[in-house]
Amino acid sequence: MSISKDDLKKNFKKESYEVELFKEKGYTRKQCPICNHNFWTLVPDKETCGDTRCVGGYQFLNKKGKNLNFDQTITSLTDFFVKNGHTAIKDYPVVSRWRADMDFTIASIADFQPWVLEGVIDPPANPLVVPQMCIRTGGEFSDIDNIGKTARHLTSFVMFGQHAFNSKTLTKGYWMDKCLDLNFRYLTEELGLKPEEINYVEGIWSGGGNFGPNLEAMAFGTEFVNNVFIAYGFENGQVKKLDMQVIDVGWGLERTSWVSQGTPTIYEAIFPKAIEYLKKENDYEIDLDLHLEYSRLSGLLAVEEVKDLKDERIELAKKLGMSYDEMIAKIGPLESMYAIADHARTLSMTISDGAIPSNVGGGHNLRILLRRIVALKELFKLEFSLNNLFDLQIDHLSVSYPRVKDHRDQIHKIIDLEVKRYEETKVSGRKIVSQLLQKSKDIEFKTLADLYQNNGINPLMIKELAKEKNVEVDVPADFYIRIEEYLSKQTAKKVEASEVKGLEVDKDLATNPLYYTDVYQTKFTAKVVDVVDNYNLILDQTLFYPTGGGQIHDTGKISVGDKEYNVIDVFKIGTTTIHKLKEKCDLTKGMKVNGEIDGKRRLAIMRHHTAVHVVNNAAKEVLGEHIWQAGADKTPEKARLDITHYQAISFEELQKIETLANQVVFDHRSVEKNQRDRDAAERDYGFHIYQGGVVPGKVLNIVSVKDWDIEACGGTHLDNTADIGIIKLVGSERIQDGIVRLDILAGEPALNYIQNQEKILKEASNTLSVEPKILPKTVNRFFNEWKEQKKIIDSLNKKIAEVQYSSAKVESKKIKSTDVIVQEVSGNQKELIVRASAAVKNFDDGICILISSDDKKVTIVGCRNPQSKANIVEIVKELSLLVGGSGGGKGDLALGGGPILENVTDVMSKIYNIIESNIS
RNA sequence: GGGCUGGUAGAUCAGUUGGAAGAUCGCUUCGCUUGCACCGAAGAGGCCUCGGGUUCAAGUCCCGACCAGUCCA
Repeated sequence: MSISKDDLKKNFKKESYEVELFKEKGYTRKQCPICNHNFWTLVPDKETCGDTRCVGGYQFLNKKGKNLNFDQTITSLTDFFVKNGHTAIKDYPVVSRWRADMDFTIASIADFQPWVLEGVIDPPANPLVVPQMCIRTGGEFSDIDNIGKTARHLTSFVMFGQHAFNSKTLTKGYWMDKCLDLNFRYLTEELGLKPEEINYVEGIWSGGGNFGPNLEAMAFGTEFVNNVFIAYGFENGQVKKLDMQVIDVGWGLERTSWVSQGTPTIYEAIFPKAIEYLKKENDYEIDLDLHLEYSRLSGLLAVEEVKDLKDERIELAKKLGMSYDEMIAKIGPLESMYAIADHARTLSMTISDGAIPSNVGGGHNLRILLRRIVALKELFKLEFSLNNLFDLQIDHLSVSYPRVKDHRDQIHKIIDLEVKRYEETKVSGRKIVSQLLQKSKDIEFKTLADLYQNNGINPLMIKELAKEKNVEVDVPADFYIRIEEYLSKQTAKKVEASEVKGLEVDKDLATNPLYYTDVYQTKFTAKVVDVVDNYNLILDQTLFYPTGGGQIHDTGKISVGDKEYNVIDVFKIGTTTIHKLKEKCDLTKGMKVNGEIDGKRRLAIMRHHTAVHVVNNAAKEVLGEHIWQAGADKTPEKARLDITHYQAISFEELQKIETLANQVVFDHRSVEKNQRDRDAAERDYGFHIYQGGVVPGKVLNIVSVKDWDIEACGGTHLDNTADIGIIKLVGSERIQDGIVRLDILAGEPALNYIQNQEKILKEASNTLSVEPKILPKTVNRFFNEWKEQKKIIDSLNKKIAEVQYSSAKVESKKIKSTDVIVQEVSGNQKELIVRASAAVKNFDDGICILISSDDKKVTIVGCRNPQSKANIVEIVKELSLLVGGSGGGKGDLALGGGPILENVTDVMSKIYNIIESNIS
């Protein structure tokens, strides 16, 4: 269901926007003649709404205001809102692990989706502010290609979120009147804008099925901040007021800082040191007036509407009084520096929050950013050191986001590796292209598309490489558009809908979990709350752990008197635990039942689960701070742990992790399980507690392995690492670029595995009659001997064939003018070929047919002299048909055979006739 | 998450309708030459990634696994 903004607009009238502030200060409501939006202003004769294109470009350039740099802007906003009753909370990571539907945090409100907005959990504070770093590497606007060209777009930016939540239970929030009052006061009191300079433009915001009015604050030809009021949704096609109404104000922090400084572009305002560095290394200078005029005009580019800005930029060049090529020559390097600095900043931020450039998911966007840095550097022949550049951006970010500098080494390491990979791709690309050009000078679209999609060689690279070879390759201007069309044809297969357990369950039947109090307990009593379809039992409390958090459910028995039911599956719907029974039951509400879980199975599961926590941190110790859990699976038989890592894990690394993990087992460390308030837990332990993704709920189960690992985890865990017994890492594989899977065994399965390995070793060494210790050496020797002997056999066969079949030793028969040798021999096809070809060398016009059979099939080989007039292929084919097979060949050699062994005598009796009829 | 491409000698890669595994560089030996990509001759070096299947016959065709690369959302 999609409803246009025009339709939504009908829900809002003047009164919907007229906040107290407007009445109090005497604002007038007008309509902008250019964009047709309604707006509110204190200056009754103001013509336009004040948006960039309605007033002809930015008007703050080269005008210093409050002059706040990036970090000062964060402090200024934070202080103001804290002073006015808001709580400042810590920002969330830019890698949005708590949301399956996105890779990166794209807005401050994303921090509270879905659970806070759905009312499942309370917000950490209300009202609150958060300096949320966000990542946008593409999408509806700001194509990566345009970064640096528009003076204002960034791939990472701080959305300073100002949020208030209003519902039945959340009563400390506020609504439009107070929001606009705060907004006005910040702009005037703190940023020093004059009231007359500010316009408020009416609008409709919609997203995720919800919508509401919004008021954008405009001044100096730019939007400052959008005040969004999420108030409505749809129910059965009808507009409905939401239970939870939210104020979603995202201050464009960089924009605010930029306007306060009046620098030519946003980039100089936010990371001046990086830009300075790049300019200095390249002795780049630009006339200030030209720079300012260029930036003003860049603000007018229709980035939101047009994908390819080239046409507009040609116009822009005209207005600057130069040709497009001149403009690129003059400003191109600078635009690239902006983009390069921006990309380095985004990479630093994302990598320090645990993202890794790769070929899938959000990682792919990061890879593209890095490759653009390298490509732009080469295109404009820029001089600078990547290391220095990244260090500058890490320093810049670390003032307000100190965690970034803690990952400095990891960032450098990952960037180095990525650059290396890119270089390799280019080297192989170069090779492929030059080979291609040798074959043909014409490269068609299909080839270009294939090279791009399969080898990562873009058309520009091809053009350049071809030029080196003095070949002109025609790259269609709409290449990328055509690629998109090409791709859209290969429509994705439908994803199988996950199996939904379609049970009708009353949501209020919350089951009390007993499995946290004493994880070793196996017996309990409970009351039947409900039975669904005779097989699905709901109790008031239970020891049965339901499948969740990557941990498989318990099994066991439920009994009443002498009746017993096997529990074969346990799962949760909402807060209700369902026990699926193997047998049909006649239990009724209110009955008392006895439950017993399979303790051995539970113990095995817990060993694996606690082992996963232990291994997770061991991996981090061995491989680095960038390690995050990317998934896990725990059963009684084994566990799997997926971790984020940029390359395959070596055997040595695996062993190191294993050793370290077992050290923790031997250390006899306690495993503590507590419940903590979410806010307190996040504050004390940081976001690293969310290894398995963020879990819903105001209260978290915190599992901590003493001095080792702390995670929010709803699973069942041992009380002490010693109870794991032993941890065996039995393998690792790169399940996708950037993610490595560790296969883990703990306790009994680990022992079984080790014993089995020993058995395999024993069997192998018994065969060779050696001790397992020297097995590698012996196997190596045997392998080498086998290779040598194979070679000797080959050469001996050749010699034997030459000796046996040379000169007069072979019996031949003359048919027409041809000497014919026919023999029934033993040997495989290859041996027969060698012999037959040796045999015919005795004649000028001769053929040789050899027939051999083993216990499965008959092999027939025929050979002739080049001069021979015998149709050797036809002969062999006919003979092969007699034994139920077929044959063929080319020129002087024919091969064939068949599976019917008994027919060999038949073949031998007819062979000379067949030969004769095939000699012309 | 959805695709696509590739895996053959130490390295880089050819390998036709399925029919005796190749080239170049490097390596070894000999010759020539006192040298930084010289020339000539000879030679060594292959579980054609692995496991199934089809076939008389598979590097080649089909299925699966593993490894690597790459594009899109």
